Amino acid sequence: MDRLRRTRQRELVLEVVRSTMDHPTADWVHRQARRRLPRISLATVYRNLKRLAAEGLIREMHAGGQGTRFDGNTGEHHHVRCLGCGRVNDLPLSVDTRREEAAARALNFRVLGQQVEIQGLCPQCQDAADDANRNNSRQFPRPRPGRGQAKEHDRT
Amino acid sequence: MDRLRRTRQRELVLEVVRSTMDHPTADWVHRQARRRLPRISLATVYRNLKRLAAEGLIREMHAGGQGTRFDGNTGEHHHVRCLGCGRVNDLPLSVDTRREEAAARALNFRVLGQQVEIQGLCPQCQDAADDANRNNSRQFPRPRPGRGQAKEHDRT
DNA sequence: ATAACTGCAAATCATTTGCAGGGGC
DNA sequence: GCCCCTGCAAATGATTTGCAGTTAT
Repeated sequence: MDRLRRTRQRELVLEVVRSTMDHPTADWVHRQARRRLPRISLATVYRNLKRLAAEGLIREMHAGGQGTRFDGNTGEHHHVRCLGCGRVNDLPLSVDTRREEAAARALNFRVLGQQVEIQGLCPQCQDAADDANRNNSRQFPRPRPGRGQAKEHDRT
Repeated sequence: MDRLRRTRQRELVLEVVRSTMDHPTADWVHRQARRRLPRISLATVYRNLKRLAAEGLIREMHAGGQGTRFDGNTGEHHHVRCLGCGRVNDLPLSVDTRREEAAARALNFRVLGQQVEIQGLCPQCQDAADDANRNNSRQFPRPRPGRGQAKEHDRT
């Protein structure tokens, strides 16, 4: 692997990802980074996010929808995701997955990690869903992971 | 929601997804479907996969890489994913996530579901990784979820 | 009859890449 | 000075959509 160089943009990207408990998308990181370095390009943000993840300084997360998200917390932990707006929060508890790992070994897998995600509706999306169901008949029926998420609430 | 109509292509898509324990991508479903209905379009496959998922007849899965995958098994169960080739297998065991769900409720989330995925290397990818590390120095270092998965082994 | 559904091609959207110049070390 | 890194624009690849012609009910 090439030697990692400390550039203004790389340090900024890392700082932005680490600055929040949310799990930002590349686009969000780009918007934040721009406030301090207006000429930073989205491509650079992507390249740095990928490189930082490869170096183990941040984590890439998939699941739940269209965009990849990044996590500044590299420790073992799990997540809650809002199926309404896509927001992801940390869950500090650990899960016992010994049985899963045993099963995986039975399939001859070499176990390297795990991922636990609880899915639901955040308070704001519960309100939206309830409102919709009250007025109309069913604006927010059986929400499920995947396509068609609403725009995420703004983060500070 | 519009009334669901039984068309040749919709029934075929459902049948293909249910025909395997693997967790196929839209593209794979399309290739299989074509063997019986050569003129079926990829767009139709996508529309049907989405609709079938909305109806709860199949499940959409994200996580671990670029493509969305679909699961004909709608029961509560978890997965093992090979980080080398991207293949996903079922894990029949259940996990106790009560503490996680409690934590989510403490954040005022309305809990709707969960997802547990064990990540590792399947037997074939272990061999590939070991070979690579034996010959060269490090073809398969710190495999991690995300980008750059190898092509999946062919399925029957 | 009529609303769903289909194939096809064009359109989107997130992410990646080629290239020429710039900047860490 | 060397090579990694950057911005920009064009390229990709997965998924979606507009449209006009079917087809299920």
